[in-house]
Amino acid sequence: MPAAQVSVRRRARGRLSRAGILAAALELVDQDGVGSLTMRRLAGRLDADPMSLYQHFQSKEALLDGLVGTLWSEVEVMDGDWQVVLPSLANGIRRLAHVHPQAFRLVFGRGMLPLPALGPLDRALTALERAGLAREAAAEMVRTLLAYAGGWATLELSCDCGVDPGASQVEQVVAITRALPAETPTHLLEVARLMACCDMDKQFELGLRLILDGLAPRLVDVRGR
Amino acid sequence: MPAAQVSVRRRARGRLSRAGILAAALELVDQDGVGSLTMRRLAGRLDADPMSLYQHFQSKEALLDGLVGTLWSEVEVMDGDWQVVLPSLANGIRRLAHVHPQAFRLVFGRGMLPLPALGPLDRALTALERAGLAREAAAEMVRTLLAYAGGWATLELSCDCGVDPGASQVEQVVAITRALPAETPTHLLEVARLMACCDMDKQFELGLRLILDGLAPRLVDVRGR
DNA sequence: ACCTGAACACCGTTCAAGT
DNA sequence: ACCTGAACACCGTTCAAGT
Repeated sequence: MPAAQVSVRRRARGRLSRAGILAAALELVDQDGVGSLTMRRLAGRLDADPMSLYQHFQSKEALLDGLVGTLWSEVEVMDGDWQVVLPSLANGIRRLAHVHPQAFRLVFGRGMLPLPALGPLDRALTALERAGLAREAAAEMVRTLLAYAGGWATLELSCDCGVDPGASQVEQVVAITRALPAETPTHLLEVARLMACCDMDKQFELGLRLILDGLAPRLVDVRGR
Repeated sequence: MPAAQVSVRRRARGRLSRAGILAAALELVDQDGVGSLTMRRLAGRLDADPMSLYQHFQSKEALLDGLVGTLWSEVEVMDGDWQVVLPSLANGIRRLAHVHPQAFRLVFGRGMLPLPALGPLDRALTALERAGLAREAAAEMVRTLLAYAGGWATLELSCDCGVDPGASQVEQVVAITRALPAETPTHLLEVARLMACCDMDKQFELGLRLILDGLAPRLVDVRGR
C-alpha cells in the first residue's frame, strides 16, 4: 500500500484515542458546562462519527468516569511528612475546583472514592502511618480532611455568583440581590452576602488549620510513648 | 354550572399544584434517581399533560430549584444556644442525605447557598451573635461547619457501595473488590476498604467535635472580656 | 474484522390550534 | 383566557448494512 495514499486519504483508524477523547471532553465541559457534553457534540469536535466514541468507552457514563480520572490525575500530592502531604492534598482538591469550576462537580458528584482517587489518598495514609499512626486512625484523619476539602471547594464555587473578591459592600449587595429571587426578604439577602463574601483563601486555611491542629495531638501521643 | 357535573367530569383546572408536583418529583427521584426525573415521566405519574407542568415551573431547571427548596425545608434547626443550634444544623444536613440519598446531590450540586438554605443558616448565625460573636466571625464558623457537613454527607453516600455497616472484614473486601474495576491493584483495594468502611456516626461526630471545639475558644474570649 | 450511518425510543420546549 | 397536543430539534444507543 503506497505511503502517499495513506497520508492523503488515510483511514479514520487510530485517529481517536481514549486520552484524546477525554481531553476534548474536558475542554467542552470547561467551556460550556457539564450539560453541554454530548456524545454527538463531542464527536463533532473530533470530526468523527458519534458511534466511533463507543469503541473507546462503553457508554457516556463510562466516559464521565474517565473524566473523573483525568481530573484526579491533576491533583498533585507532594512528598514529605504528614504536615506537608495532608495540606497539599487539600490544596490540590481546591485547586482542581479553581482550574475546572464546571467539571469539578463531576469529581464528587459521582462518588468520592473512585479508583483514580485512591492514589492520592494512599499517599496521605502512608505519610500518617510513617509518623506512627495506626491505619484506622490515619483513615479517620484522611476522611475528615477529604470531607472538608471537598465540601469547601463545592461551597466556594457556589459563592462565586459574580461577586468580585475586592468588590465594595455596595457592589456585593447588588450582585447578591440580582442572584436571588426578587421576593427574597432583605435580612436574608444580608445573610447571603455575609455567607458568600469573604477572603476565600483565609477561610479555607482556617478550617484546614482547625482540622490539622485538632488531629496533631493524637500523633504526638503516639510518638511520645 | 351543576355541582354533579363538576365532580364527575371536572376539568383539569387546579388539579396540579406546585407542592403536589414537587412531592411527586421527589418521590420519583428517591425511587429511581435524578436521571429518571423527566418532565414527561413526571406528568405521566400525575396523569397530566407534560406541558401542564410549565404552568407552575418555567422550566425543568426551575423545577429542580424547587426540589432543592423542598429538601432544605426538611432540615430542622433546633432552638437554643450555639452548642445546640450548630450540631443540629450539621446533623440535619446529614440526615437529609440519609432520607434522600438519591436527591441529596441536588442540594449541593447546584450551589450551596440558594434561598431555601438561608433560613437555617440565619438561625446558626443568630445563635452565634447572641453568644457575643461578631457577624464576620460567626459567618466563618458557619461556613466551616457547612463545608464539613455537606462534604461529609457526600463522602458518606459515596462510601455506601453495598457494604453493610456490620459486615466482616472479608465481606468488606468482597464488596469493595466488586465495586472497583478488575484491574485495580490489591493495595489500592485495601486503601478503598480502609477509607470506606468505618462507623459513620462516630466519624461524623469526630470531625464535628474537632470543628466546634476548635472554634469554641474564640467565643470564650469574646465573653470573657 | 472493523467501522458507521440510518433508525429507535426517548428528551425539553415552542407554538398554533383548540376549548 | 386558559389549556394542550402536535411538532421541532435534540439526545444516547442499537443494529444491520457496509467496507
